[in-house]
Amino acid sequence: MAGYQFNDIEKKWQQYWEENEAFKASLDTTKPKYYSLDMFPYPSGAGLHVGHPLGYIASDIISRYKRINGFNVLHPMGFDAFGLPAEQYAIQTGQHPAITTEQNIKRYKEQLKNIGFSFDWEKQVETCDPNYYKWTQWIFSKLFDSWYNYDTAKAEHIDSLIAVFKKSGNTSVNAECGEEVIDFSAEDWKVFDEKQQSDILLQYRLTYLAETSVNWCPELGTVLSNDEVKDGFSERGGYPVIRKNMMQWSMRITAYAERLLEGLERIDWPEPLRDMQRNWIGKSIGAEVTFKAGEVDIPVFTTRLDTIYGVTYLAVAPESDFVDQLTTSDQKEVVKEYVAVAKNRSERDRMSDVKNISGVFLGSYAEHPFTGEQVQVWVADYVLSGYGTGAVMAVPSGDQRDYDFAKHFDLPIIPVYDNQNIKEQADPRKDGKLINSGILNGFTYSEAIKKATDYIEEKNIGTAKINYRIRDAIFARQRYWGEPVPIYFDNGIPKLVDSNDLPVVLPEVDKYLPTEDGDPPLGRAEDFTYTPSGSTESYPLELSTMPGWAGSSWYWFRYMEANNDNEFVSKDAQEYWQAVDLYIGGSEHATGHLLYSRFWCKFLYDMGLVQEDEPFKKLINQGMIQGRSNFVYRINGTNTFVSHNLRKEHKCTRMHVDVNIVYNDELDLNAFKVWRPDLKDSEFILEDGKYHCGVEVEKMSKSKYNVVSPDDIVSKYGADTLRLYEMFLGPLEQFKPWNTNGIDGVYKFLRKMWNLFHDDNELLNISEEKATKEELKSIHKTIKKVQEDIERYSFNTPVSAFMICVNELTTLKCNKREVLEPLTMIVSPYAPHIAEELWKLLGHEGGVTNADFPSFDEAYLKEDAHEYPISINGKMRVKIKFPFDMPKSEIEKEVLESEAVQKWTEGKTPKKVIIIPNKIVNIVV
RNA sequence: GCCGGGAUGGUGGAAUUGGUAGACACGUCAGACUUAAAAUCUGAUGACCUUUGGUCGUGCGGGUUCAAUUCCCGCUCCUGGUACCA
Repeated sequence: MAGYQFNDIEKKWQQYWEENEAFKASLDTTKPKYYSLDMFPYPSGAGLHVGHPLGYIASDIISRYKRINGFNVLHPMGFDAFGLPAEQYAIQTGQHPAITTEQNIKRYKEQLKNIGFSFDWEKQVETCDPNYYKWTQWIFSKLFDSWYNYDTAKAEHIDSLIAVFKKSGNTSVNAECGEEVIDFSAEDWKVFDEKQQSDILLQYRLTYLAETSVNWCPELGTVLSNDEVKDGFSERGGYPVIRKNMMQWSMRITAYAERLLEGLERIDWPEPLRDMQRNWIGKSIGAEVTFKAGEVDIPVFTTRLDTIYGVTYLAVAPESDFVDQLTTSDQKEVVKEYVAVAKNRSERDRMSDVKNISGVFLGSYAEHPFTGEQVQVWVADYVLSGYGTGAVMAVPSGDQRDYDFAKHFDLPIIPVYDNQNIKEQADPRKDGKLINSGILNGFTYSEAIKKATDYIEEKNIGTAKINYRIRDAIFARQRYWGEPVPIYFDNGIPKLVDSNDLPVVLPEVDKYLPTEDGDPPLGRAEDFTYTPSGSTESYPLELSTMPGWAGSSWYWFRYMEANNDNEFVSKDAQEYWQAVDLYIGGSEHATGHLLYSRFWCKFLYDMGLVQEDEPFKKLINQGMIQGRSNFVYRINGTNTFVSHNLRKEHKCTRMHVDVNIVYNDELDLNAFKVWRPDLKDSEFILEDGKYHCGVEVEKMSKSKYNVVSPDDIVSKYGADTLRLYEMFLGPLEQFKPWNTNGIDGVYKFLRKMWNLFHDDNELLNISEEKATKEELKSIHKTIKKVQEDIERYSFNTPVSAFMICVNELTTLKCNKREVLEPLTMIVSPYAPHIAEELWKLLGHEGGVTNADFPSFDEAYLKEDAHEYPISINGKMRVKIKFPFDMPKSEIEKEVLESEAVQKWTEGKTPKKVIIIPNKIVNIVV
């Protein structure tokens, strides 16, 4: 018996690593640091599937590679443990989500350890641990205590703002703030009572409480942030979402819009991902200009001030205050009706009904600020209340929506460019000269923009302005399983829990549902109050909890020192580890986690708490591993299932079937009958004696029965095979369906490599002889290739290089230490267990982890001769060998004189001969 | 609609700076070993043809170049994001 016994080997080395703390990252300043991070998983009840480890394997390869290249590597893992599934499960079963979560974490950890990752488990974090969320609450407090000063372009402590208010009121303050701020003087400030002062400050704080229009999900009983809503449905669970006005905690991420945009230029992230963030932030450069409608000022935002003379009407959003202010009495009824209908439509309806043009004339007119003409003011639901000013100037000649609206309601359309073609549709071109445009006539686009902007600023009716699409992030959920917000209420005034009293621990409740009064579940807790030190009175605490992204917005700092009780991270640790060097994870977090993390990091940077304002220097998106679902076809109303190709002969319904009882798309009939009790008496209509299943590639999920667990692969082939195979599957970034078609090839490679170290009798058989030139060439070629590929984050191509090398060495029957040692080392990041075993067989103590990546010698790669492909008129014809580094002139001479070339050129003198040394010779006849 | 990404044999994929397209692996076929099977090993394997040779071939149509999977222009299809964002 024996051969490659992966089971014994893997267990043995996993234990060895653990006992020797092989991957402990200490603060060793004598070595350069490398921080490689994975997006930590949410520990779901289904356990890991084969898609999870994909990114982890890649980052593990980099981590192990960096270690044997002399780096001190921080490679941690933890759990994003607050979340809805555990809470939904708690609601159904009454089991405390902490228990469920703990069980799931235990299982995840076991599975991860089986794959042999080089995580430093001592630094594990769990976001639901009070020792962790104490610091999440602490950062919340810091945000609450801060405002954003545009003059200094950074966040500052709220005290500096209060000092300004005391001295000179708020008129000179250039800050990001809410919309309801009114101007006040220093004297006003002094006479405001505590509540009034608090309300004003809330308009400036970076976390604030305000009445906002939120995404409310009735099924989940909570609000959701924009990135948690997809197409009008909740991302988790897929329940409908409606708009609703509510008093809510929010984060003033809009203050950082410009810096979040600017920072994207400085980080090495995939371009598509940066584009997504740019779109999400949605910067528009334009101008705000005011139209006067009697007493009412209507400011509008536009990116096309050049087309101002093309304005033929104004449109306002149904929700905006302008509707009430500008509706004349004779239009009152129709407007009221229209607004009621528009407001009652759900987001979903409004989205799906884009083509229907609707609107009502308010009865009022506004004065055009350039021409003085009167233009009609309409209410229309294509105007959004949440963007810009809730009112737009309509230029039907240049904007398709305005054009459609004008056509529909027979409003005038005025072209403003000499080359505009507006017969069929709006023409947004801006490369002509302006016409019909008063003072702008004859100008080009950019000249007109400048001229018009100068004009409105001079006349004091508007100003150049930049608008952002990004909204402040709602920072509260009416749920139980999240971080409590460290705020208490003193007579309705929100105040911070003293930092010495953190954490505010999540209280016990009898049920995980809202109270009868509609308060969040924390309202069920007994005595959920706070008594400030020195006070005898206790105050009610905030009942909302933080959203899922709170804990993940700073966790990479905590890994540096997961057990620090005094600080969120110490200065020393933070200054050494700095930013994450490599971050691997899915692109689904583009506009959520990855944006919020950058926001928090920049804030912590402003506070002087961290050194780097961008958290993740290099980021790679791993592609999803999709599931390959199998289907059976049940004839309606029967217990009979028909094979895939015969299904059209019957009326049948498609049903997902567990992929684990299907082999090569052929159903295991007996396994099927015992799969579920109701299938016990199933009958089958077969083709060729077999039941063929239908196939489709979909996202891996429990409900589709297409989940493949890495455990099965590990027990059948071993962890090293799984690791190699997941990399061999294709480029890391690519989406690909899971299949095990090629796994044998990878497994075979490992056995072949094992056999290089063993003769027929399974004995260690290492030769101390000097290696031949051929053998050295093979190994050095491989070292070079693997090194170059890993350095450019290509994880799949080195596997092929390994296979070629082992094949060559097997053919050469090479068993020499001089060759096997470097081979073992370079394979170790990919297949660490077998590498450790072989390393030991080679007589080394201490593990391959402590070895040095072998250097390659260019000399072995030099060829004695290069075989030049000779092309004649662009076609490859013959190959001729010439010595390495032979001068061009000699090559040319010999090539032209050669018989083979003579045959093709038919003796003619070539027009041109192009020679690329050591590559190719091209002859043009 | 707008902004991205992609398309290469029967299959997954390789080709890093424009330089021998199809590496490596799977699958298939043939052979060796075996009583047999498994395992292992060897060879063949893009298509086509008049087969010691030749033609075509990287989604489609053009272009640049001695030379294009690679660069440029115009399409088709798949896919991700986003959407009355003024």
